[in-house]
Amino acid sequence: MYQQRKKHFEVRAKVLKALAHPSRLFMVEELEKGERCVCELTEMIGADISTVSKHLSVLKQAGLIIDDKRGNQVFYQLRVPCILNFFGCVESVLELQAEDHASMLTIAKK
Amino acid sequence: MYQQRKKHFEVRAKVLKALAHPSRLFMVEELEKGERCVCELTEMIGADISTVSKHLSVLKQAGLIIDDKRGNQVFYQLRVPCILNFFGCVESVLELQAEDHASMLTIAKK
DNA sequence: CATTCGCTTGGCTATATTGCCAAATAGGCA
DNA sequence: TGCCTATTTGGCAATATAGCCAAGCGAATG
Repeated sequence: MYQQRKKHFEVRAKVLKALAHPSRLFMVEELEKGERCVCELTEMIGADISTVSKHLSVLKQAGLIIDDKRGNQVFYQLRVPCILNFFGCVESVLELQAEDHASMLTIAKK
Repeated sequence: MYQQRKKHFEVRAKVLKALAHPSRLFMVEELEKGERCVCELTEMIGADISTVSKHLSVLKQAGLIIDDKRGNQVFYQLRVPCILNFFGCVESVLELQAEDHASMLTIAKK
């Protein structure tokens, strides 16, 4: 049942995994606004440039962004605009979590 | 720029991380059809029941599913129907990847 | 052609994740 | 009560991920 479609889920999980990191989520959101060079993202994130470069490489491997070398700079841009939709859903998960937390507190008070 | 909103991205990354595993993706897809008990999912996945239970716990922690204990069985159900939308986007990423791969082969042939 | 700049890659350590087995827990039933 | 069933939890080893530093590399510039 699952084993036959294992590969199917593995490839999909890889894409989600690439998104499942705070710095990478930030990059994706930033790239929605337009292309950015590695140095700009590094500046914004405040980590070592090698760290940022590796995160970008993860997103690229996953097919989420593409790079464009111009001069001695590399510009990355988002490849899949629908990623924005993800966030709407993630938000609703977080809202439910918040409600839970609130009701937990209410119960605790009783 | 990023540091101030770091927490914001961390909580969102956690939700995505919970989804970023083949077995857990399968479970979510299966739970879209309706509630399932641990034993059913275990049967379908073909892993140790303790492994399945831990995966379910990850999804639960992330606020994606809820459990309902009835008798000596535990039934899980999806909490956030919009998760389906995720997959549509993931599919388009995979389609682009496939196109890339195809064009790589074409270039290689030349 | 030497140097600098922007970026990537290798290497390393610290930490997190995965999945199994074994043990613990909880409900149902004889 | 004692046993069986369904599930969770603890513990462990294997593997993967993250982030830093250092080294490598191509493009631009003097």
